[in-house]
Amino acid sequence: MDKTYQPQQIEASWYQTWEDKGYFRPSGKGDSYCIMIPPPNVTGSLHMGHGFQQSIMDAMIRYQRMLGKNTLWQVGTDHAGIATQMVVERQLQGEGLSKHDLGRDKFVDKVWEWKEQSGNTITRQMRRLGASMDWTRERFTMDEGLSKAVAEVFIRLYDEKLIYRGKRLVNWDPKLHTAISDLEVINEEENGSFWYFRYPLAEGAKTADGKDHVVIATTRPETMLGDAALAVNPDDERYKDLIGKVVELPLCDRQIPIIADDYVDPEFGTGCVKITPAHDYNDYEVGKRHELPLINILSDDAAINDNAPAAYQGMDRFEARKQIVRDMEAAGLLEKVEPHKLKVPRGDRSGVVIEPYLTNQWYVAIESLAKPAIAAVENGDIEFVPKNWENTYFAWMRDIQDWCISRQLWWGHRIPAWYDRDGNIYVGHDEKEVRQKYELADNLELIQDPDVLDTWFSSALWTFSTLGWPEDTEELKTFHPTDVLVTGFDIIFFWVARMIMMTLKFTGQIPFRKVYITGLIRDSEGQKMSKSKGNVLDPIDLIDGISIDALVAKQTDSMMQPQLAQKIEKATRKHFPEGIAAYGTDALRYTFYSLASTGRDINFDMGRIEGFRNFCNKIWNAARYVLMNTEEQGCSKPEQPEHFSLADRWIQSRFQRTLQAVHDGMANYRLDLVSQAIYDFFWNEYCDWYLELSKPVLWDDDATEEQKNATRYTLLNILEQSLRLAHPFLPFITEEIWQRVTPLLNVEGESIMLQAYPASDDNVIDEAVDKEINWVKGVIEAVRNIRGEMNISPAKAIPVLLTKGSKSDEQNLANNKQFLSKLAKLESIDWLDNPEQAPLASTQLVGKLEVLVPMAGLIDVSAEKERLHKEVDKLEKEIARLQGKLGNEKFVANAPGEVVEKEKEKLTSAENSLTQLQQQLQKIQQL
RNA sequence: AGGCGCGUAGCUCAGUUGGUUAGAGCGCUACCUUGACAUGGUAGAGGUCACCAGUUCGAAUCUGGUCGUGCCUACCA
Repeated sequence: MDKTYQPQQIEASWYQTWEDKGYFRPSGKGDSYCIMIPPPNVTGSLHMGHGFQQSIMDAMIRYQRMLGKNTLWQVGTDHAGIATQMVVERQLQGEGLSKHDLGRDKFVDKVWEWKEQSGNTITRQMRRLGASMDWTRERFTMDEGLSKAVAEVFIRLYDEKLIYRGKRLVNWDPKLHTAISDLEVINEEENGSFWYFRYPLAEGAKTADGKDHVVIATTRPETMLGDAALAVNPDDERYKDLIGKVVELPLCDRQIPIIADDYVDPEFGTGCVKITPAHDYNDYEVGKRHELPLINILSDDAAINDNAPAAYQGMDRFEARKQIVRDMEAAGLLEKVEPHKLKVPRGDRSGVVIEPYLTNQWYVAIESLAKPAIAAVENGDIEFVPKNWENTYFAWMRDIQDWCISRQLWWGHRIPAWYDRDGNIYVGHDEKEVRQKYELADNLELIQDPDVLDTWFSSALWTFSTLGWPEDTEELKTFHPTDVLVTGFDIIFFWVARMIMMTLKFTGQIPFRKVYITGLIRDSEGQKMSKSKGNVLDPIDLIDGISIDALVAKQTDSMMQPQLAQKIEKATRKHFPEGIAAYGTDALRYTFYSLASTGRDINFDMGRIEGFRNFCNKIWNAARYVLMNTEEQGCSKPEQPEHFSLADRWIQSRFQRTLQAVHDGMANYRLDLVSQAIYDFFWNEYCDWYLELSKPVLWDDDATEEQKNATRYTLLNILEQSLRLAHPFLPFITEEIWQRVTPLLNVEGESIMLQAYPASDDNVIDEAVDKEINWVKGVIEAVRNIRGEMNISPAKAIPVLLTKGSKSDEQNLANNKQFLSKLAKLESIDWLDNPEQAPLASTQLVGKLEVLVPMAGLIDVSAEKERLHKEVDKLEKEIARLQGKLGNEKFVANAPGEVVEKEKEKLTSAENSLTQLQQQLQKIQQL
């Protein structure tokens, strides 16, 4: 074995082996356990969030697989309608073409080509993580089977009147030329202006204070071209008399009425509002109440259309805005302009300002679907972890709006609806079926709706469509409902809620029993990772490493704003002066687990991954030690329990405790605690103590062959069990070592991933053994402390005396002389019956027992005094605290007996210690 | 505006139903290449648990408030 762990030498080949041999497929035996992967974008690439969540899912799947479950981790990708179409359009643009030049069919062919070509990137990266998903069942939302499910669902909902077509305001993306849902709109505060316009009163009307105009304020002047009314609050004294009067709409040669509506806040602006029903959600509602006309003044590009005065037609909306402000000013109708902060809605993909726009769209009537979905969480059929995410879910679900599912794209599931010349709607799987279903004449001309469905519509069916629905398949029976969904809180609305609704509706089952909501990975300063900030970490770079130059090139590559490149380069070079080292997959995964606590933000710190790389190296070297000491002699299972040393029994006991902690952590989705438990056990107990305690046995000429065999067996046995314990989290290194270890134990098996998880055995837990080892550790640490504080060379073997202890201390000494001598590097260790005979010595206490290192020639008196003073100070503080507590009658009266008893014991022992150390101090001071 | 979360060592984070001397990793100090490992070992230093008040015999933990910070939802034209 190499002296250090080299992950890159083993990872790829092990993964290949596992996949080739079909280990990721369901075993077909045992209870089922199923996780559905949140399908990533087929043309995307792996980011830290994917890495984090998939590492978690893999740990759960591997754990359950080893527990004997029939596990399915369903893998797949989605078609990401807008994102993917945009990429291909941009490519075409590079060739000077638009999608219209190609036409719909050819364009869609192009997208498929792109998908074939780039679709492997992310799945290849997922394999690098060691993710044990069943690739033979990989699905894609645009697959034939899934597409069939999508159509089926659409048709059934339509036939039940739960899908309808309606003309209303939607969020229109003028760049992408499609409607997008509320969730795809990002509202961010930006600096804008408040323009105050005068609208002249018609027919000589006057305001209460004698003016011949009213003033309105707007942030979007161009919308005035579509104004249908002015509105005031009915109780607003200033405007009461104007209600029902008419104003001249400037620049438009139209008159519009003044209406009264409670919607208007008299306190805000001028208390008088222009109403533009076709371009504002609130105005739309006001317009409906007052039967105002809908005047749409924008085109699909958000340019001014023919409904507006000729002067503005064809102008872009922002150009028109400027022109209108100039024209109003020229007409003397601009009262003032104020700077104003407002929330600007932008498309999350395109980044352009979204317009409320009047179009025909398809909607899902959501209320009847939402009710059972709310109930399923209320009654506990589905549980969120951590629980408080349920509130977020409820808040949204109880105020849910109908879902706009049509998108004006070419890439996606085509809406299965046809129209005749009169605009009648026919819904069915295909034209032929539609004609039959609606008994239409063969010669009736039908045109299919050009739109496609929102990608989330197909993702909402993910848990059952991937298992073969609408067919009644074996897989559905076996794996549905699934066990747990692992995802981020950012898509509770987008995906989780919609999945619950659709799955309940069409299968009558919940999609999953638990929703484990993970935190979001941010950079070490808590910033969201984003291309524009140049702080994105690529999980693959953490695995393979990357030079600083390559990293800088990557961060500044194809930036939207090239002027940021310099800044990013500087920051990148500062954070990663040497680039990123190759830490390997296991280290990366372990880092993710250690961060998987209940918080919602996770700051990814490079120090952590380095620590876990070192942990892997520690495991590697521990294995080297074990193999070096067992390979030649081999071992067999000891026939007599007595052959085991105290240390052997102790590490077996500690292993069981660790196993319990791991099971508890897995049950509670606390992978951070699991990873901590394994780390502590392996490093701080197995390596730091057990391996060291094995040396005195293996290298002791007086030890019997049976004893040595028992220790060799325990070394191997605990190592082998630890590998299985850690395998779900560190799949590669555990497999590699396991393969080398098992021959020595005569364990059969092709792969660690198909082995049983270590078995619980409460009989192995032995508190007496634990106590005795703690005593051994205590004495060793006492000596080491003196050594460290007194600057005694670690190379120097020293004599030690034990005194003032109990019978059991004496017994412990007799039992453990070998351990003590070796681990504390002692020249001798002896029991002193009469403390009076003790030589001048540096003293440490283990309980009442005094550990003495004779000072002769070793120890500086003043250093020892200082050390004792430090100890005495500490004890005095402790005693004062305990006396205060126990002196408080109320404490003694109210606290539970055990607690009081415990405090009393602490006090007694501290007092004893203090006395002993003070005596010692006196003795030294007399010199 | 409403809702949710966070504030514990220099940094990244744990801390179970209130009861330990408040923990881990990284970083820091000193010593050490001893026959698994310097990606290591040994011994240390380092915290008024944001702040204030309350409940309690007892608060990092429970309650109220303040400050700081992050996110989500809804919005004012």
